[in-house]
Amino acid sequence: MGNRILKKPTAGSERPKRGAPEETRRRLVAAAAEEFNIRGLHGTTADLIAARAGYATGTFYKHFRDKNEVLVAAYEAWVSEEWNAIGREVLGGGEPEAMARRIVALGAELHIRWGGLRRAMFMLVADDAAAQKSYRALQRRQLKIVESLRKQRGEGGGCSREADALVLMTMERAFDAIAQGELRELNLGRTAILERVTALLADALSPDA
Amino acid sequence: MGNRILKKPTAGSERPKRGAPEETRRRLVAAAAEEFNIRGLHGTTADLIAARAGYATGTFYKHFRDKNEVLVAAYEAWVSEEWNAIGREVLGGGEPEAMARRIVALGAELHIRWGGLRRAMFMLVADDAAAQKSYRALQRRQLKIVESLRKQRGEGGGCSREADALVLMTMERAFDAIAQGELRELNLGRTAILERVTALLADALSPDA
Amino acid sequence: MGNRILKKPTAGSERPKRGAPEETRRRLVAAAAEEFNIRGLHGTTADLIAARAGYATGTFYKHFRDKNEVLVAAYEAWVSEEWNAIGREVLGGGEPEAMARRIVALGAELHIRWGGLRRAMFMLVADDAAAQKSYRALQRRQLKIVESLRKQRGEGGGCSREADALVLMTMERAFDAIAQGELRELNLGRTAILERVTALLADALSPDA
Amino acid sequence: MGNRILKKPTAGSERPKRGAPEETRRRLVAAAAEEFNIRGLHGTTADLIAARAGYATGTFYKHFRDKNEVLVAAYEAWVSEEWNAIGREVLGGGEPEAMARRIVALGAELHIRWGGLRRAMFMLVADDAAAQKSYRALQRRQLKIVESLRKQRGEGGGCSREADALVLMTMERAFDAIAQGELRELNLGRTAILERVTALLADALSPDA
DNA sequence: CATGAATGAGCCTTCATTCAT
DNA sequence: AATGAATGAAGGCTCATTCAT
Repeated sequence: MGNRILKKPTAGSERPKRGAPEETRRRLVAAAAEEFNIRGLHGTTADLIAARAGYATGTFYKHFRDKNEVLVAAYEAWVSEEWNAIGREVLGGGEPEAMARRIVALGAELHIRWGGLRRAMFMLVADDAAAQKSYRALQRRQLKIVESLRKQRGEGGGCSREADALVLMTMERAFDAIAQGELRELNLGRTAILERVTALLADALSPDA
Repeated sequence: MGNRILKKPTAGSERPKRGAPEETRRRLVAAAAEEFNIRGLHGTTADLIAARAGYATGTFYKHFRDKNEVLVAAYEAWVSEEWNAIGREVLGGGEPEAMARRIVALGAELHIRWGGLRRAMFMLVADDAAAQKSYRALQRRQLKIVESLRKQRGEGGGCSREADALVLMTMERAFDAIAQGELRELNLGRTAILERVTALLADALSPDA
Repeated sequence: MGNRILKKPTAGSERPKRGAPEETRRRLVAAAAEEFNIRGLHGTTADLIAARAGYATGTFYKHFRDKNEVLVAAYEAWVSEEWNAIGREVLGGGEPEAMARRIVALGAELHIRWGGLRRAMFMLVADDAAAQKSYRALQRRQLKIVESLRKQRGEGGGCSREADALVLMTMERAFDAIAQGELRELNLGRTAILERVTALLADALSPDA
Repeated sequence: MGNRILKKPTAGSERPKRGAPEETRRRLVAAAAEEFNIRGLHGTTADLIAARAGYATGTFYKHFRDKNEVLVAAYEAWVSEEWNAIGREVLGGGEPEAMARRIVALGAELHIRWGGLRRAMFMLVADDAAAQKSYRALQRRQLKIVESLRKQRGEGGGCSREADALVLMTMERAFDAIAQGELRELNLGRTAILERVTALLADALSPDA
């Protein structure tokens, strides 16, 4: 698809010929995020990413070692964005219950919008050791954040890192189930699921958890 | 035309045997399960599966349209096996708590042993519509079983299908985390996680849930 | 297509288990003629031929060295049939003009009915030396027949073998054009073409040609 | 990943050259014409064509969807060449008889040189709908040219399109018979055949035909 | 004689990556 | 820095034919 030599007219003309490398890289990462999100890990090619960003194939490989590398970069960018958004919610403060509700809504929204990207990342992690390492690092950081959050609020105790982890896993699993259309196909109510997830999170955020 | 190159001695197995298609199919499915479990979705080829089962490539294609088809078959076989095992535990009866403990132990064991197969199936489901359909059907059946189980024991109520689903998802997510080495890499205690999962399940199995 | 192992119920039951070998062979040739005629050289497989005749694959190879061999046999049978039919017309006698008209009608009909078989044979002749030899033998015999026919009626002379050959070639080419749908696609009138072919043949059949 | 095996020195040709797609395509078509002419439809593979042109397999698929597509391109190129050559002869003018003689000589020569290519094209046309369409288009154009030629010279009448078509078919059939060695194997004199073909053509080219 | 499961060489095609321009 | 044509290993799959039963 698309690789036949046919001299595409290269769209309009407002492309960045010889711009700042950082800018080029940013465009490529953004294009990659969209492509992976839409076409999945295997459907996305370096050609496609470069083309969407307005560059030629070779340019892509000037900025990234390979397809995997951009995907990791794009995924990391997405995670950062999500955390920033959630961080803002947390800083907003309020009752655990209300905070949980806002966080769940936000998470669900972001996972739905970027479900394909996450799925692609999962698949890469399953195949590629480097990607797995990056992914685990992100998970570790996430756990740490939640941990510090809990400590701020003062906590009960027990094997709480594991409790946090399980809550996070459940949340993500539920979000993914929505994003991948699993709930619809299994005739499960989205609201009911999200209610329960919210309850779990609220519980975890409560000082006396 | 044909025997120009000596065939490798076919490795293990007893022997191909002419005239027993059902047996051949069974061997191919078993071989596929092992290969996918070890090498993953992309590392496994029809050639490899056939060779492990002691057959030639063509034989594989006499029994399955493609790689995807065997993977689905192998996964379905695995799920059946797991349910049968769990079913035996359930029939064993006993307190919810004890039953949950046995089920979780069994599930963890089977997910660890066949983590690669599950991962391969996940990846296929993400790419292949037919596989997704089969997978959802399995999930639906699983949900039904759990539902009937709950009804047998008499239950409290609420949006319980969703509650069941969430428990199942959490269980599987936790098992996968163990199987994929996620817990180890994140420095999370396996026992602590399984304790919590057991608690969740016991709760779900209790009549007054 | 069709090679998946699924234990076809083998149709009814009135098949010839262990019949006379000659009968089996005849059935296979007839089945081959139909299959090649419908599916062409590449679309036809030994499996298909055997199945249509009501036998298993292996039986086919007990009677023929390979696919090519049946095709040649089937084609030879067809040619014989055509010649016999034409021979009957010739024996019917009459004016060259009338005889030509009957022969052309008959030839057109037979070529239309068996156009696919002829096409398959052509393709085989292009690829297989043995088939080519058989085909040339048939052509030689055909030429001889026409030659003797001409001598019977007393003839003029000139380089007449070549003249005969060219008339035969033109006839067959025209018949094939009809059979393959060439005329229709080129918007050429079938009747007009056949008129001219008839004229050519009548001319060739006239004593003073 | 890629250069693990040293590539064969690419045989003849000058050099692949980056950045000249048109040139590459031309080379591939030329190589395809030679390969198909020598090895026939089934003996020719995309690999072989690419190698003969001095390129890698993948390059072939950048320019053509498949084997069929190049064959059609190569055949069309051949037809164009033939018509141009014949066109020059026609422009040369002269008596119908002399013109016919020159055209037949030229046609025979080109068909002998490219008999294998034509045969390959025939076989493709029998199997591939797209190729058949292209082939018919060429035939239609050819008919139109001959028609206009006849009109220029003023003509008698009758169902002349069909007459033209039959002459063309006979010519081609005769040329093919020479090219495929049919005449030799049937002990038919080439000169005698060509004489008759020339007479046919001269007749068709005469104003009062 | 008949069966039909098994064989496996080889074709077709893709796509991640390189490199001459 | 950017280009985009070229690369070629690696799979997927078919189908003519064999042979154990």
